[in-house]
Amino acid sequence: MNFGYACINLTLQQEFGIYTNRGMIQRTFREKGIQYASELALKNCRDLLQIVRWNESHGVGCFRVSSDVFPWASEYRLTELPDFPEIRATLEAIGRTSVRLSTHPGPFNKLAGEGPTLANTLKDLETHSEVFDLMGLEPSHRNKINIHVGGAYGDKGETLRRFARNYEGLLSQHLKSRLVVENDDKPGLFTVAELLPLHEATGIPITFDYFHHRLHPGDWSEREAFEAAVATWPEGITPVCHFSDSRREHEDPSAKREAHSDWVYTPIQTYGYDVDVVLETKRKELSLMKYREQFLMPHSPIEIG
DNA sequence: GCATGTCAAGTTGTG
DNA sequence: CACAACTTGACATGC
Repeated sequence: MNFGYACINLTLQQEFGIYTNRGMIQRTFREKGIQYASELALKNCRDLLQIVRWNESHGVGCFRVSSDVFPWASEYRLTELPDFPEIRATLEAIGRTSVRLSTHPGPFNKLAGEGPTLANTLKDLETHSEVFDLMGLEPSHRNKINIHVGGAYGDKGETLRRFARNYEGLLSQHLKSRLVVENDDKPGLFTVAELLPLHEATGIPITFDYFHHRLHPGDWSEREAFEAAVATWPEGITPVCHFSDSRREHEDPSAKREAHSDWVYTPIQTYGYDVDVVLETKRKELSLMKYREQFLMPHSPIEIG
């Protein structure tokens, strides 16, 4: 079982200014164009390599790559960037590390959407997949591109059928091989149980998100939902789960119910299965290290299976 | 340097 | 009914 965290390494960011989401507002992009986007992207990629190497040397087996490495990527092709040769070399070096990389494209991605929303989604998802291609990663669910269905459009069944149709008809083979879906945290959206028909129709694996399940369990226990999601992953690929505790419950009673906590407060139950767990806690790698010390490292006499 | 107003995209439901 | 929350606050400006 590997642990990971998302996008930012607070230690490297604070001590060395190493981070991967340099960007710009639209006006600046209009003024400075692709040249400046390329500069920022190269810096982001070089810093991503440093973060991934830090993970490797600290026993962190997986990591979520930010979706902001390439600013305004919807407006150009990666190969058009003036610094593309250096960028590609850096991405290749990242891909040669042992860290299991994944991404979580933003909530604007609506594969069951229509018109420009769907077009934007296709471009964004394909770009994520292309970055993994450039890293030299084999197209598989080992390196997942994880999204939500993210909208019910008043009819969950019809929405899933549209999602499946778009998945089958509009995505590249590499993207299809990487795409996974995650259970939602809102009653109007999709539980693990409600995503199963999509899996059955398409083979898309389901990422189990513990926190979302607690917010919107449907009528399934955590164990039922966890085991059902884990069973959707293909042979030979360790399933991935997402974990956070509740900010409202543990840190700030006035926080919104779906806000993530800074730290991990409760042990992560994996029911005896081998899964990788990506922490979505706000204190990033610090919360991972603390969790290890508190719950895993020195004195855990009982292995709960 | 630091404070502050502003910043692409979609959808939902809380406060 | 605005706006926060989702995946990660950070950019741009002016003092």
